[in-house]
Amino acid sequence: MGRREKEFVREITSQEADYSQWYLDVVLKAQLMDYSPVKGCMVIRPYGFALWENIQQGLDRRIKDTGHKNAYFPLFIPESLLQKEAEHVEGFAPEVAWVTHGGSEKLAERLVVRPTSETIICEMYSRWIQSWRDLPVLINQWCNVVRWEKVTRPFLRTSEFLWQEGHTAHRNEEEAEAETLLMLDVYRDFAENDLAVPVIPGRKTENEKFAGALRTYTIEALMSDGKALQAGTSHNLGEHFARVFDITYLDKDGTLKYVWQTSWGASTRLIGAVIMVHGDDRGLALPPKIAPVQAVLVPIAPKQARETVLRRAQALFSELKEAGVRLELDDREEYSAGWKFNEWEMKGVPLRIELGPRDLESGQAVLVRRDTGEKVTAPLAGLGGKVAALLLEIQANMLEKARRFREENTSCTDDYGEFKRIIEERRGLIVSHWCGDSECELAVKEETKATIRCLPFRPEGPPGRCLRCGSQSGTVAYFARAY
RNA sequence: CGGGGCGUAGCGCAGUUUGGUAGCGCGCUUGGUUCGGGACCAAGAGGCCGCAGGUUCAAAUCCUGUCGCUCCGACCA
Repeated sequence: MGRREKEFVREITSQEADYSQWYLDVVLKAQLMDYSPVKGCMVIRPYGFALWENIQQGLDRRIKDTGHKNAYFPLFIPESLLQKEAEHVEGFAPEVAWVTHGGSEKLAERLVVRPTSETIICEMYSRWIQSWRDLPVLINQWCNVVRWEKVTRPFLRTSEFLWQEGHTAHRNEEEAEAETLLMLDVYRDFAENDLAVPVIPGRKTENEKFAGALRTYTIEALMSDGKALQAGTSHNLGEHFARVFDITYLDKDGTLKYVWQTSWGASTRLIGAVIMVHGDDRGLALPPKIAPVQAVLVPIAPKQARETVLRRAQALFSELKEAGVRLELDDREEYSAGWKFNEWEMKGVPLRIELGPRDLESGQAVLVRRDTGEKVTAPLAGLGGKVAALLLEIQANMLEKARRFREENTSCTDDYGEFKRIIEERRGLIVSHWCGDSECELAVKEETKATIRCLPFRPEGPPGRCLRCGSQSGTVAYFARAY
């Protein structure tokens, strides 16, 4: 980037200089969030929340299309409920917030502020489920959860965050497993098609799985600094919770059986993924499908032509709005055109439409893409179609670009020395053979800070030797340093 | 939870070493000129120097404590 270009983005630290600071500059200056008086908690500002609402819409539609219904369960969970599943408590106890008083009265039983809702939902399912005819139960809820984190980062890890959590109950393992994988694929589809974030679906190791789950599946994304981010998880809970919460049903054959359950969730962390996959030194870059503002119309209005240009801009604005584009008209007089260009780029708006006196003379508008910086002119007649087409192209290009980046930053090796070198110098994802032993996994983590992000469903290539211990292995794992 | 860095105007910082009337740039307000990649002139407003104690005639400055943000490690969506 030349010096001239740097001047435009003087408000944002460059990724190269300090990636973490870049991220913080972007979330603050694009006004996605602000810090709050409560440690670890953030305020999601209107622009950030609009982004979240678009994410919600895309996910909610898919969740409903796969037969689930939304419901709402309480924020507070009695301590005794949380205690029931041993692994689950152990996993979450260190980071729960407790309610000990109601007004000035001490509570007979402490309440936890939900860190996740398995327990309270199981409590209800045990009442609701009696017969095989009651199954499957397919419920989702959108809510906030609280996990008392020691180290927080906006969107990536906050003490309170927003998410959806699906909780289902099924007759048997087969159905539960199918549901678990179906929802993982819903997340994959959403991440790729709406967020333009390519992901690697796979299974978590025993060490990395959800507290209380039988199996955990994940979609993993690669950020532009070479670190991986878990972008959504889907758990097959087996009969673990059913046994302790006594969720049983009378099956067709007349015997009483435990249900098989699943749970799956995706959170405001997805916003962090979008920022770190697509953002650059100019700031945010949002894929059109979730961008709160898909295109901004900037009139260039010198004094002599102001009236004419503004009138025409207004008309174009209404026309494009009607065509279904999420559009903003920036006719603020106190800012110069150039200032606006930079601000909207920082906010990640996918497309800018410039309309000035010269354009009016030639009956066209100037369109500038956020993803490539490419500038094209298009006739005013039928501009709606052109804009819609460009937005689709931008969406596709952003996914393609992210995919290319991920491919260029995925290495394959079974050589531990090389593995260490890659992790230190280049980072990214590393596909290596793994013997399946937890000891090797933990040793690699200890020695390189890289963890197994997931075990892919379709391991490619021939068998090899475990990265760490060298024993024969047909299993490959994706390793990376992670957020 | 351990180690480092930072808290002074909305934002970015100087001032702290050596205690003595709180400063700069950007932004903000008003008026005017401007508008095709962060325009310009003029006049203004804005501070319990993170918070609480202490030392002192006097504290942004020295001491103690505390809170917050941040980076690096151990735990997590």
